[in-house]
Amino acid sequence: MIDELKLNSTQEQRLQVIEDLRKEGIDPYGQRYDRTHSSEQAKAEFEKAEAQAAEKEHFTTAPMKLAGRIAAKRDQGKTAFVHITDQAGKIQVYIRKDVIGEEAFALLKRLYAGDIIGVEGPAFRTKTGEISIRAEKIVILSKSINPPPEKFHGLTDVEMRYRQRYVDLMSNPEVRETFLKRSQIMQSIREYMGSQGYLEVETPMMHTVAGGAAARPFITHHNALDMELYLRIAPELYLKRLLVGGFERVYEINRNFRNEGISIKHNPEFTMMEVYQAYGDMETMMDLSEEVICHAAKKFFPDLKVVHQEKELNFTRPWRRVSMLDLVREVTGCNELTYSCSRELAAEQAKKLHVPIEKNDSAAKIIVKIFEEKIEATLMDPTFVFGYPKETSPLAKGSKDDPAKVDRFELFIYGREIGNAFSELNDSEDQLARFENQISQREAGDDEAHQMDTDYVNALRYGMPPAGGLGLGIDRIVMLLTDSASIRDVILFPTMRKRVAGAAEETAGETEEQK
RNA sequence: GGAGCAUUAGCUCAGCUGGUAGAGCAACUGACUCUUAAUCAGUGGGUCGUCGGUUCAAAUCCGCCAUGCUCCA
Repeated sequence: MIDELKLNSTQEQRLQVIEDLRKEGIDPYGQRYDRTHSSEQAKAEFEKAEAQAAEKEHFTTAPMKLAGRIAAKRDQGKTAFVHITDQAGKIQVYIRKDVIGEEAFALLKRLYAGDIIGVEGPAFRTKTGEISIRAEKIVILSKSINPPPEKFHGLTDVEMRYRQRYVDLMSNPEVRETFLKRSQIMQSIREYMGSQGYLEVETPMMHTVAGGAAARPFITHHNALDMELYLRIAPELYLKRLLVGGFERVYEINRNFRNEGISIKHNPEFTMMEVYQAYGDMETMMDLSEEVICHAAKKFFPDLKVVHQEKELNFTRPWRRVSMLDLVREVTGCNELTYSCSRELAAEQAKKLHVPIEKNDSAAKIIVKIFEEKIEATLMDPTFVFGYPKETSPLAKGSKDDPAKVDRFELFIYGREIGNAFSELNDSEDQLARFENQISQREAGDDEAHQMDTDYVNALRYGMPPAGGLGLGIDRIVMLLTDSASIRDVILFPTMRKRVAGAAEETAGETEEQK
């Protein structure tokens, strides 16, 4: 057998029981089981019926059918208490030999924590007041070979929690809760977007040109067409093609892939919502950001005071809107700073604040670095920072008041970038020039500079309405609303290094191949 | 890319200045008809992440590597 799947003695014992059951004609893996109640429904129904009952003492309901995984077993001789968990929660099952019969009671001996069973019987209250099911019938729905994690602490080893999320989910209810909330957040975002007339669309995940953002892509190969394809780093350029086509409000919620480092706030594949609205602009997108995020946040924090990592964040609208130049001027105390000021002036301010810069950084880049280094982490309550330098935003429309600036904002919450938006550049020839400028930056060694997308320029030549566009980091929003410290806690199966089973020899064989 | 920390039974963890391994839960055997981290008595379970070094002797000291977490770039 494959080494990794070799059974230890506990597993061998459990497997032996499974074989014994089969010999006795008992199916250890069960069949369809038509439940009448979840654990939650059973408790709710009992409470309701009990409240209406004339005689509350020893009150029992009609029999119910429930199913779930055995979380704990307390065997007491001729009776036993078993807790079973289902998706909704858990419920206690009370098993008496004189109720269930000798044979079924004997079967109980061979049921372990981790096994999945079906239970039939009326609900009642135990002496201690816990609503329980008095079992009249028990069926095995699935035996388990692997014992579940320790019942009190659950699974805490973070590596195992991420690699074997199924174990994490079965033993840690708060993890189930987080992903349940994630689903509710997604639903509430879609609900809001739909209510405002935005059309949900799906654009390609495999791109011939990886555009729409500054990031390194994953490269793959299509055999039949014999060509390189890139997993998308952003859907932006496709969504704007749809505006050219005549759709006026579109959005997409899906995965982006960026071939970059992994951290507490970065996973190589992450979920982003992008929205485009014809005839709108940057400010339209500020309003939309507030509305859609608050719509989701209200479900968990009705007063919009979001508690995250022991800090209270005030989501009450309107959110602060402040220009990047104002913020940087304030922190440096230098009012002469502009994106087109002398490089020396900007460099001097950076040096004063101990912000490291590169030799060929422009004044604009230095100002952004001062912002990132000194201000970003301090923006706790939701804050829109607007007015970005043109040179780092090749898809955004220029500002009317300053040719070096574009109408772009980023949204920060808890010191983290949550969203990015701009008034979309719809002048095809300006776009062409911006792409050409990006190409020279790429040639100068910036491998995150945008690639040329000639078809996109062609699309713009047909005319695209002025528009506002927005990208929101869904995982990061989920982190905020579920009080999760790491992005890995809100992604069911985060990206992990390939686990090498018999480490030594396998890696020796592999390293050559990989080079 | 750099730094710090971690890796011991299925799970949660002890293990001091080096003397070849412990607990609780889980499992197994038995007792127990309202328990809930049930209780009580007993049993089995380990290549101490890998490879190497120092040493009479390494879970423990040193080094490489692997994996993970955190911080920094």
